[in-house]
Amino acid sequence: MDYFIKDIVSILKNKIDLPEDEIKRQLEIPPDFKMGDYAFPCYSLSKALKKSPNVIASELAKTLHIRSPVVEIKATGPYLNFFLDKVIFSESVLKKMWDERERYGRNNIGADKTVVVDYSSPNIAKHLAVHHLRSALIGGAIYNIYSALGYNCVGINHLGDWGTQFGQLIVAYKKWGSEVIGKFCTVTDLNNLYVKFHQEAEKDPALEEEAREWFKRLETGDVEARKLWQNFKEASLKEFQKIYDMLGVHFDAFTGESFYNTMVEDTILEIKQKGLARLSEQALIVDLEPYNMPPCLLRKKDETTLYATRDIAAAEYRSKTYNFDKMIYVVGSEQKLHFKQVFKVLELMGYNWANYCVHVDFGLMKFKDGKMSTRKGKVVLLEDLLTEAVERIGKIIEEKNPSLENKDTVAKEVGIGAVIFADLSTKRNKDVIFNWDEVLNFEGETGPYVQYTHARLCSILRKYGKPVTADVNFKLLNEDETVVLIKSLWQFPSVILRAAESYESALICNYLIDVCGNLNRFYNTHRVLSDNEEITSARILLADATRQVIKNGLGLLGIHAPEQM
RNA sequence: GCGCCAGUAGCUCAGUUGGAUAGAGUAUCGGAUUUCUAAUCCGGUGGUCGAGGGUUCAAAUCCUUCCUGGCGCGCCA
Repeated sequence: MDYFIKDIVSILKNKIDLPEDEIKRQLEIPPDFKMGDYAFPCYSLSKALKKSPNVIASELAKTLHIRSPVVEIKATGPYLNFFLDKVIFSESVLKKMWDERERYGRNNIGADKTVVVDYSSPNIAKHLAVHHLRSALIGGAIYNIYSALGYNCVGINHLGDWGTQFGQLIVAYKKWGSEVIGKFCTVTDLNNLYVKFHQEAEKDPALEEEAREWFKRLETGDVEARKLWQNFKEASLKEFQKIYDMLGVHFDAFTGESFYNTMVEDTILEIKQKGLARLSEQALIVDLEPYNMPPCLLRKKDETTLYATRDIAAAEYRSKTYNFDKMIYVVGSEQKLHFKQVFKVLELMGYNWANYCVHVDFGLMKFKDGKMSTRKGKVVLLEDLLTEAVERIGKIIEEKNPSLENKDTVAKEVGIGAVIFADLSTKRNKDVIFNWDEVLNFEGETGPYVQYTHARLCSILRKYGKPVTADVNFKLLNEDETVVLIKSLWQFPSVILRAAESYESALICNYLIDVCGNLNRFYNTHRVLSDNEEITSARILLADATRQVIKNGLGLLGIHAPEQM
């Protein structure tokens, strides 16, 4: 908890007619640090006291008792501005950071609580493309953020490994896959077969019927169908894992839709027993008319189940298995209605945990001239994007720091970091138009900028060469640029909390940009290393604290923080 | 047609949940390094916050109508 806020509240609490919580809620941070450290707006007192807020503020400024760490209370218009003792402030902030180090920003509010996070969840037998980035990265960041708050997280990749398209793939494989059979089967092979199937099916509609039959065989456990499907899945997972490793995205389980196949019948039975299901146009549905929603389809007229059915079964399974306190689905906003329906059905089934399910939606990624589509081959493959980013960074390193060791590793960390940062820095709910130049821009508000700032700090610490100590003269950390920087470092824990509450990893990105801006301004106006040992050791402590915040922040986003670049 | 989301500088986006003078980056123009990595920093140019109406001490933020774009609306996922 922010103990400076507590100090301000305790000065105000018996002097104005508002409950403590309300005072705390109204306290703000002034737009300019020169105005003060905290501000209390006097508008809300205006009505009761029948005075203008300006008058109230200036009266309060005279009557309130100053008490450490507050050193000044000043009225500026309708605001009552509080100034903290700079020395006490920097000392307590930097000492806390020095004590906590890599734990700074962490919290234990989630101790003994479990959060299930469902993210990435691509369809197998297709390549991962740029539009798959958002779910994986946002989900991965949410996983890291909640872990940092002490939650026990379970990351699930709900693979799209079930459905009629696998019937299609089996048909295509059997008919045209001879050049592939017996050899190493890749996602590219599968993708070609998939395209081929759709081309042929236009000429010969009977193929669709054949595919439906094969999918039914798959659902009923036919050995041949099962074996082919298993091959498709293994080939896909192998390629996916390569990309996940590059992106630093981790999963605890790869339980895809097929995993719940055996549970689906029980789920349907249960929904029926609870009197929620009925037949409509030969399909089994849950009527959601009373909730102003279209019905939720459980079973098609050909008896096969649907996505929603499997999602309901999966939710039940996860509840039983993990007994979660929260379940987060990181899935595109085009599925908003789907999740509203699924959550409603779970609620109607009497599960109170349905209220702890959240759909964390995000906007689509598109090209300037329209949607991305695997079928039309209109995609940018993730692997190509990452390779390109790494190559371009490699060239920049060659040009700016040719003597750097581990060039390849650093190029990977920076190139991939740039892609991750670019994707995460836009707030979730905006649609994103994919643009090579934007993702591969390395100047300004970008990942490399943050990493570069970190590397410079590491460089200073390396040159310093001595152990860092928190036993410094804090009075020397009093310049404007220094104070602004320390204040921004102080915000880190609350930023993580806000990011968790709103499921917005972009807040971490924005915050890091802010910290780096403050650091670079500090860096350009003040020298850290000098003959003055007293000043040097104080600034070294600050440099080290900043380095630590950047590293911790990047870690939450899944981005490496190289020490040189 | 109905529902959800978005609209802020030429472009990409912030805006602390209704508060102080709407901010960054990019682009463009100009400037900063004998000293810690110039992937940096400083300054100039750039705004009817999509439009109208309403709510109040105060609206980019809330309510309403409209415009534009995106997505969704029963046998795909």
